[in-house]
Amino acid sequence: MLFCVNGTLMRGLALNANLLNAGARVKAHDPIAMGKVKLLRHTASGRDVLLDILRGGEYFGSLAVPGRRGYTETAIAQTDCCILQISLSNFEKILSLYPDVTVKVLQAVGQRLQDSQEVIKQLSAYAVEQRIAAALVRLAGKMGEEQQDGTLIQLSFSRQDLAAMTGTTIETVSRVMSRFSEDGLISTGRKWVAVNDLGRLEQIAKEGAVN
Amino acid sequence: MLFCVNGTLMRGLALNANLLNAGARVKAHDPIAMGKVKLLRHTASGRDVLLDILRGGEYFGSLAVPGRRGYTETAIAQTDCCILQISLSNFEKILSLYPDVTVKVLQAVGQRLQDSQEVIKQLSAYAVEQRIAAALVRLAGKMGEEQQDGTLIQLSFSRQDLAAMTGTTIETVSRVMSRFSEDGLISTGRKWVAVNDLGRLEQIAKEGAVN
DNA sequence: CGTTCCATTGAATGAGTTCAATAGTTGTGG
DNA sequence: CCACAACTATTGAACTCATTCAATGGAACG
Repeated sequence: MLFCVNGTLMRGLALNANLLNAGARVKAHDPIAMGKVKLLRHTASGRDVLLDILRGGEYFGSLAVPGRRGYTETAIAQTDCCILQISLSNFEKILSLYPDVTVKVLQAVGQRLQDSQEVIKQLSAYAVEQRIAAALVRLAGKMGEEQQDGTLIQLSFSRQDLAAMTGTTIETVSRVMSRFSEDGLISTGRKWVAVNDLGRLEQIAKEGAVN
Repeated sequence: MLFCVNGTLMRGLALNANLLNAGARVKAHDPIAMGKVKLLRHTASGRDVLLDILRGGEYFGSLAVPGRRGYTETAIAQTDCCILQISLSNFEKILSLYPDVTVKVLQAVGQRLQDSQEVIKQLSAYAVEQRIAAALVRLAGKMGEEQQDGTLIQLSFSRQDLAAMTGTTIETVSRVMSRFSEDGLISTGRKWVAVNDLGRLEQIAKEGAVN
C-alpha cells in the first residue's frame, strides 16, 4: 500500500531483503514485504505496550525528524517475515525525488495518526470490555481470514498480546473473553480467536455491554 | 514551524485568515497563525478526550486520505486565534508542487504520531499520578513561560483539561495536584499551574512516586 | 452581593489488578 | 507412545486505586 514494493517506485534502489523468523527483533525503519510485525514500546516497569500490528506493504520505524536519534519503538516479527531495508539517506533521497511517494507516505502516516488518536480516546474514556471489543473488531478487519462461520484471527495471537493492546492484564482479557464466548460473540482457543458476531461486538465497543 | 506562514512558501495562495475568539469551534484542516487550539474527540458517553494542544505554526485537521470523509476531531480555540484556511484541493496542489513542503508536513505528522504513541504507552501502563506528572512536563516544555521561580503554564487551563488529557477525572487531578503542591513540585491556582521542580516531576513520570 | 464557575475534600463504591492455584496444550526426549 | 516440562489460559478471592456522589470552599464577574 505504502511502498510499491513489487512495482516501479522502488526499482533500482539499494534495498536489502532480510528474511526473518517469527520472534526475531527487527531493526531500523523499513518497509515490510511479507509477514506481520508487532510494533511495541517497553515501559520502565517492564510491561510492553502493543501499538500496532503491521502487514506486508506497511512501513514502520520512526519517520525520523532530523536531529532526533534513537528508535523509540521496538518491532518484533510475529510471523516469518521479509523485511526490506533502506537507509535513511536513500529514503530521504526518494522523498525529494518522487513527490508522489512522499504524498503516499504522508497519507499513510496521517491515517496512522488518526488511528492512534482513536486508541487514545478508547484508553481514556472506555471500559476494558469496550476496548477489548474494539480491538477484536479492528483485528478482524485488518487481519481476519473470512470463514464460513465467522472471521478467524489466526496469527500467533495470545491473551498477552490483547492485554498489551488494550492496556490491561492477561487475566482480565481472559475473563472478558470468556464472557464474550459464553454469549456466542466469539469462539476462542489457544492463540486464535474467531469473531462470530461482529455487529454486536461493534455495538459493545461503542455503547458498552447491555446490562 | 510547519507552515512558513510569514515566509515565502504560502505567498500568492488563496488563504483566508479567520479571527476567532476563545471558545469558538474551529472547522476544517488548517494551519494556525496565532493562538492556541485544543484538539479533542468526543466520546459516545459525552466525555471529551483532549488529544493535543496546538500552537501558532502548527497544523491540524485530518490529513485526509482521499475517500475518507468527515472530521473525527474537534478543534476549539483556547485563546483568541488567527486560523488560516486552505482548501483541500489547494493543499494538494501545494504538496504536489513543493516537495519540500510535503517533507516538512511529513516530519511534523511523523512527530505527532510518535507523541501519540507515547501517550498510548502512558495510558496503557502508567498510574494516574505518573500520567499527570508527564502531562505537566509536556505542557511546561511546550507552553510554559519561563519565570524566575519556575515555569508557568498559563493559558486558560483547568483541571478539566488536565483530566481530559490524562484520561481521568477532575477530582482525581485535583487530589494529585494537591499532593504535588504540598511536596513543593508545583504551585497552582485557578486556571494556572507553575512547575517548580521539573526534574522530580520527570522522575515521577518515569518511575512513579517514591513510597 | 449574589450568582456562577472552578477547585477541593470526604466517604462509599466498584472495576480491574494482583496474587495464587489449577487446568489445558504443545512440544520434547527417553 | 508416554511422561515430563514449559507454556498459555482460566478461575477464584482479596485488595487497591481511582471513580462516583455529595457537600463545601473560593474566585471571578456582572
